[in-house]
Amino acid sequence: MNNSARTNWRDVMAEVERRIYTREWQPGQSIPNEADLAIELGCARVTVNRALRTLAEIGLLDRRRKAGTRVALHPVRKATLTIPLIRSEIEASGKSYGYHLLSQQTEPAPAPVTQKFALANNAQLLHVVALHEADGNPFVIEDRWINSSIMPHLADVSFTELSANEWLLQNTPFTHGDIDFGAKNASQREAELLATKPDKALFVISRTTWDQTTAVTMVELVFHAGHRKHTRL
Amino acid sequence: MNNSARTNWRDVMAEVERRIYTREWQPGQSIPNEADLAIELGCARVTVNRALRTLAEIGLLDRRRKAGTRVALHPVRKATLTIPLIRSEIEASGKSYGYHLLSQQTEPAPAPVTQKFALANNAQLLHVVALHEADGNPFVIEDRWINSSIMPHLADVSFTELSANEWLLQNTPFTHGDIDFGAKNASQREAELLATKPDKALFVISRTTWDQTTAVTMVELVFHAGHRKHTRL
DNA sequence: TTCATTCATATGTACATACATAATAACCTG
DNA sequence: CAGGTTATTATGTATGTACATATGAATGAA
Repeated sequence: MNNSARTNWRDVMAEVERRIYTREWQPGQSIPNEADLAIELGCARVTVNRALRTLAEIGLLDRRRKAGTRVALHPVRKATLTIPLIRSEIEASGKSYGYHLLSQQTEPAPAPVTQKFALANNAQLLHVVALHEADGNPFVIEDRWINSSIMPHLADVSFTELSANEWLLQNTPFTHGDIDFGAKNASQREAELLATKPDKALFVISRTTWDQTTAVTMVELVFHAGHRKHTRL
Repeated sequence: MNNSARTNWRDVMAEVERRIYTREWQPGQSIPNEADLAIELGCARVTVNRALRTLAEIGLLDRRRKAGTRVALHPVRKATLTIPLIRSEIEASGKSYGYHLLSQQTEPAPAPVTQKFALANNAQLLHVVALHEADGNPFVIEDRWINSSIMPHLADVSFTELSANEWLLQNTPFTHGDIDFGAKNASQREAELLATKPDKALFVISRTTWDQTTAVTMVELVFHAGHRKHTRL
């Protein structure tokens, strides 16, 4: 059993992190090239490459061909937010999940929506509003517009049991998405639904999902008062 | 010139994405193993490995040894937020950067702060409050507590010209951090500083930075009304 | 049947090698 | 000396091979 006697890429990564961390290699300073590091640390260049590449992805190193590798001047660390299903998010926290459809109808969409969908100003779109609950308490309002024109069998679907959140994930492919994080004052209706007072500051996530160049769906998630999205970096 | 005639790992990644996207491979379904895919796509297994590993990192695939690779049931896509210097963020948007120190003093920290720092309840900590401006308009309030006990030469530093945001980045190594995104109603003072009305919903980022097991600094960034943090996925 | 052990297998990683690519540095040429 | 060309160099990636490791499946013992 070769109990990781060899220096693997994680060892290399840890060693480089240590040198940055102890200021042996200072911000902005360029570090030895892969070949030299490989010799010093006793491993193949590819192994060093894997380690340095990973550190560059994290944002701790800047790398450029020919110019070499240097410690990032401004360690623009990257926070990775996972955007799970709302149900998964609630269940992962050990709470029971509840779902209530508030409305589902095809109606003329407001200008900001039709604009993103690149449709005529008076276009009719499917509008679904629902409330997700955690342990019986309001968790988030899902206010969604769906580009029904590109989804033929959508009219038949009822979101009374299954949330649009899940149905879309299962049934519509998407290539990429935009996400915005922000804040808004609770409207009268939002305050009622989320059991708080009007004007209360609420955390909001807005997401638009694209299939190539056409927008598939836009959703605004308005979370209950005090909700925070947490991550590490 | 070998104009990428060979199938490289990005090609493989694109092809796999396409198959998932066209539902040729459906969510939950397991896909061919690396060796078979390599033969089919005409490249080495390691190349397929690189592609599938990357897709798994993104969250599009689930991989387990022996069990094989399958399309993620709930494509928990990961949004990567970059957390740059405030100055960089403003300058990147083409606006001029302005900075005003509002206060800098050592004072007893409130309980939530001393708790995170694992210090006595009446501990004296350095408290820095500053306003960052974009094109002369208030952009964000930086309200920061610094664990002066682990930073000896800190007392000499004045943050009138250089923000604590930048000084710390340049001078204190850190191993990891916690980030929270949330919302709060503007206090009287925050409203004045950010040129808005009290109770206005503001987007807030709270960050705690750690050096191994000791907290180095805690900062609350309260952004101007309407500010949103954007990313793609 | 139930639990532990062994076996088989797909992914994970290390390495030597070769070539690709980007970008700087050195060198021309007018 | 300006402007363009070539050489050099560090990173980026593809490949064949070898072995490590996790784990589901098969097997055997209690």
